[in-house]
Amino acid sequence: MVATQSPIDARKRPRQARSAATVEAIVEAAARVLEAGGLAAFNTNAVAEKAGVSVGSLYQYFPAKEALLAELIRRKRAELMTMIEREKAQARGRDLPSVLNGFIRAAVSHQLERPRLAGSLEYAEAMLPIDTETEALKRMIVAAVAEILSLHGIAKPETAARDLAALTRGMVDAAGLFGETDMSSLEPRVRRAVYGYLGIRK
Amino acid sequence: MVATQSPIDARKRPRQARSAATVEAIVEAAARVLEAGGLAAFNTNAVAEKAGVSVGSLYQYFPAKEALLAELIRRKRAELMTMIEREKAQARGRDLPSVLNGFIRAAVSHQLERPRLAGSLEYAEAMLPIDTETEALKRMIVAAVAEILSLHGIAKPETAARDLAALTRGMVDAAGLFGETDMSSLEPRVRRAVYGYLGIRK
Amino acid sequence: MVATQSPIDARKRPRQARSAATVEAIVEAAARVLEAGGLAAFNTNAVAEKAGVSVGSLYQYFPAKEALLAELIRRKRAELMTMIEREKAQARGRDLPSVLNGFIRAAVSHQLERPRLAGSLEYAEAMLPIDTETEALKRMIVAAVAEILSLHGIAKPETAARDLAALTRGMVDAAGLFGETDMSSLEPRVRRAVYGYLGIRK
Amino acid sequence: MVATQSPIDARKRPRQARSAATVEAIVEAAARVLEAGGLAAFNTNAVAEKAGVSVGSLYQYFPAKEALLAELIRRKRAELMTMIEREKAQARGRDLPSVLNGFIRAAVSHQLERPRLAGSLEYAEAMLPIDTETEALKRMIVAAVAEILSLHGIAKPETAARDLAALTRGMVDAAGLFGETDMSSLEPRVRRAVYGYLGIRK
DNA sequence: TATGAATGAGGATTCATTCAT
DNA sequence: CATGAATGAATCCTCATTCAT
Repeated sequence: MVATQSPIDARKRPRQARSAATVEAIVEAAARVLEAGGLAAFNTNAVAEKAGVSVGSLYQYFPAKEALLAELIRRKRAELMTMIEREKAQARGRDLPSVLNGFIRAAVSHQLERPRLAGSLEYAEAMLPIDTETEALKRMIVAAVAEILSLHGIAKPETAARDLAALTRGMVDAAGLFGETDMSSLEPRVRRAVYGYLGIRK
Repeated sequence: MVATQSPIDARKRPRQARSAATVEAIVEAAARVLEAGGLAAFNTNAVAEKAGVSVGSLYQYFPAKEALLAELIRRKRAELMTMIEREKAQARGRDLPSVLNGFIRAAVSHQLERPRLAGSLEYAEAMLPIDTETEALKRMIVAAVAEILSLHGIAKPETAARDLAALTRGMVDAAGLFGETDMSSLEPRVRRAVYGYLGIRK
Repeated sequence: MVATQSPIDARKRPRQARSAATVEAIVEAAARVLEAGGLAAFNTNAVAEKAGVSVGSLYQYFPAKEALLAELIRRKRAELMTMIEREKAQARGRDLPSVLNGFIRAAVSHQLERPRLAGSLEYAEAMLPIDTETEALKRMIVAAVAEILSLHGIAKPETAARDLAALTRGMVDAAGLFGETDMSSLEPRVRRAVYGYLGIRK
Repeated sequence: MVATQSPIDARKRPRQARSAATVEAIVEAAARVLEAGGLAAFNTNAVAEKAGVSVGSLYQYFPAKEALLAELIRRKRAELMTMIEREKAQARGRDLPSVLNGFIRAAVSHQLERPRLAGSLEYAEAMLPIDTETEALKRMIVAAVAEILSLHGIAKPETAARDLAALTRGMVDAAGLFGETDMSSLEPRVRRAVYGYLGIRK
C-alpha cells in the first residue's frame, strides 16, 4: 500500500497477535460508541474504556481520533465492496432484474443492520477530509455498479449508479431510524424505486 | 413520557423588533457556521462572532446550544411544510403526476440549496432528542403527503410518504454533495424513481 | 514599559482594564514558574494556578503555550533594547571606555537579576522557532551596539557586537547560576574581557 | 535532606561486549535526538527507535530518562577533562600564553562541534539536579585550570577559571548557533578576550 | 438588555515506565 | 537479556455557560 502522507490514513499495523486483538477490540468499541451516542459521544476515552483498553493503546494503533473513524468507514466500504464483487461474479448471463435484485438485497441487508452507526459514518465521511484509500474504494464501488448497468444498456451509468446508491441509502437509513428491521418488507419498496428509475418493469 | 421542561424545548420567543433582528442575525450566522464547518465547528462563540453579537446575547435568546440547533431544524421543517401546503392547495382536481411533479420540484429546490447545511441538520435531528414541536411538524408533513397519496388510491400511504421523502432526500443530498446545482437535471431522475415506486407511468 | 505597538503580534489585546490585569498576572506567574522550575516545569496549568486565574483565561490571551514564552522573550528583549537606547543617547561626545562601561553596567544588571529565568528564555529562544518581531528586536540590538563600535573605529563591528554580547552573557549567566549577586564584583571582570577583546586599555 | 538512592545517580555499567555496543548505540542516538530537536524532542521512545533498540533495552541500561541525559553530560565533561589533562601535561616550562592557546584551542574545537547538543546539555545541567560524579568532574576541571593560572601568578585563580570557561563557552555557543564553523576565525577573538581578562598581552 | 471576561469540566494526545512473552 | 505492547498520569487546549459591569 502506498503511504499517503495524510495523518488520518497512517495507522500502525500490529505485529503481534495480542495487539491484533487489541485493535479489533478498539474498532468494535468505536462502532458501539457511535451506535449508542453518535459522533457527539464519540471520544477516545469512551472508546478505550468500552474496549477495555487504555487510551495509550488506542493511540498506539490510531494516531488520531479521525484515524479510528476513517478505519470504521474503510471497513464499512470494504464490506460493501465485497458484497458487490460477489454479486458481480454471479451476474454473468443473468438478466438485469436478477442482478439488481442481488445488489438491492445486499445493500439493504448491509445498511439496515446498524442504522445509527451507518448514519454517523456517512455524516463523518461527508464532512471530514477523506483519506485517499477510502476515496478510491468509493470510486471502485460506483464503477463496479456502473459497469453492470452499462453492460445492460443503461445510459449515463455513472450517474445512475450514484443515484441508485443514494436512493437506496436514503430509504434504508430512514427505515432503520424509523425502527424497521424487516428486510423482506423494505426490499420490494426499494426495488420499485430502482426499477422505476431505470425504466424497466419487473 | 412527557418532557415537562426539556431545556431544548425552552426557547424564548423574542418580543421586540430590536430583538427580532438580533435573533435573525444569530440564526443566519448559525446556518453559515454549520454550512462552512459542519457540526464539529458549530459552537456558540463562533456563531456569536459571525452574528456580530456577544455570547451573552446569544444566550439571551437561546438558552442552550441545542436550542439554536432546534430552531434551525424547526425553520427548515416549517419551510417545507409551507411548500407542501401550497402544493396541496393547488392539488384539487389535478391528476397524481401533476401533483407529484409539484412536490418533487418543491422538495428538490428546497434541499438542493445548501446541501451541507441540510446534511448537518438532518444528522442533528436524527441523533439529538427532538423537541415536541419539531416532531409534530414532521408528522404533519408526512400526514399531508400521505393524504394526497391516499386520495389517489395509493396503498399504505404513510409508508409511501416516508419512503418517497427518504428517497428524494437521499438523491438530492448526494447530488448536492457531489456538486450538482442544476435542478432541471436532477428533477427528472427523482421523478422516475418516485413514479416507479408508486407504480404509475408518466 | 511602553507597548511598542508592532504590527506583528499574534496576541489578543485586552479591551478592558480587568483583562489587562489578568494578562500581567499571567506573564508574571509565567516568569516565576520558569524561574522556579525551568522549562520542564513550565506548563499552562501551573502558570494559571500561580496567576490565580483559570486556564481558560490564559488561553484567552495567549493562544498557545509558546505564545506566552514568546511574550516573555519579547519583554526581556524590549527591556534590553530600552537600556541600550538610553546608553546610546548618552554616548555622544564620550570616549569608548565610558560608553562601554555604560553598556556593561546595563547588561550585567539586566542579566544578573533572575539568572534561571534568563537561562530558560535563552534556551527557549535558541530552540523554538522565533517569531519575526523578536528576531527583529534581536537584530536591532546588535545593530545598535555595532553602530557605536563602528563610530569608534572598531573593525567588523557586527561580529564584535555579537561576540561581546555572547561573552558578557556567558559570564553573567555563569556567575548568576553560581550564586553571585554582587554586580560590583562582576562588572570589572567583564570589563577586562571586553577591553581585551577590543584591544583598548582602560 | 540526603537523597540516599537518587535514580539519576544509579546508572548500571554495562558488563559485556554486546551490552557495551548497545549502550553506545543508545548514547549516540540520544545525542542525535538532542541535536535535532532539543530537550523537547528528547524522549525515550525516540531515542530507542533511533538506536535501533527496544525501549526495554534502553531501560535495561538507563533506569530513567535523566540517567541517559546524565551520561551524556558526564561524557562531555570527561572529554573536556581529558583535553585539559593533555594540555596540562604539556604545560611544564611553557609561558602562560602558550598554555592558554592550547586550552583555548581545545575548548573551541570541543564546543564548536555540535552547538545545539552542547546547548541542550548545558541547559539540562543547569536545571536538573546533578549527580555527584558529574559535579565532581566539574570541580576538577575548574581546579585544573585554576592550578595553572595560579602557577603563573594570576590572582583569584578559581574565579578566573570559572570566568574564562564561561566567557569562552558563551562566545563559542553563540558563534555555533549563528552558523560559524571555522575555528581559525573564532579562536583569535576568544584569545583577545581571555588575554584581556587576565591582563596579559600576547 | 448587552457585553465579553472568566470559568472549569471535558476531551485529545504524549510519553516515561512496566511487564508478559 | 530483548522485545514492544500496554498503561495512565500529565499536559495541552476547547468551548458551553455564567456573571460582573
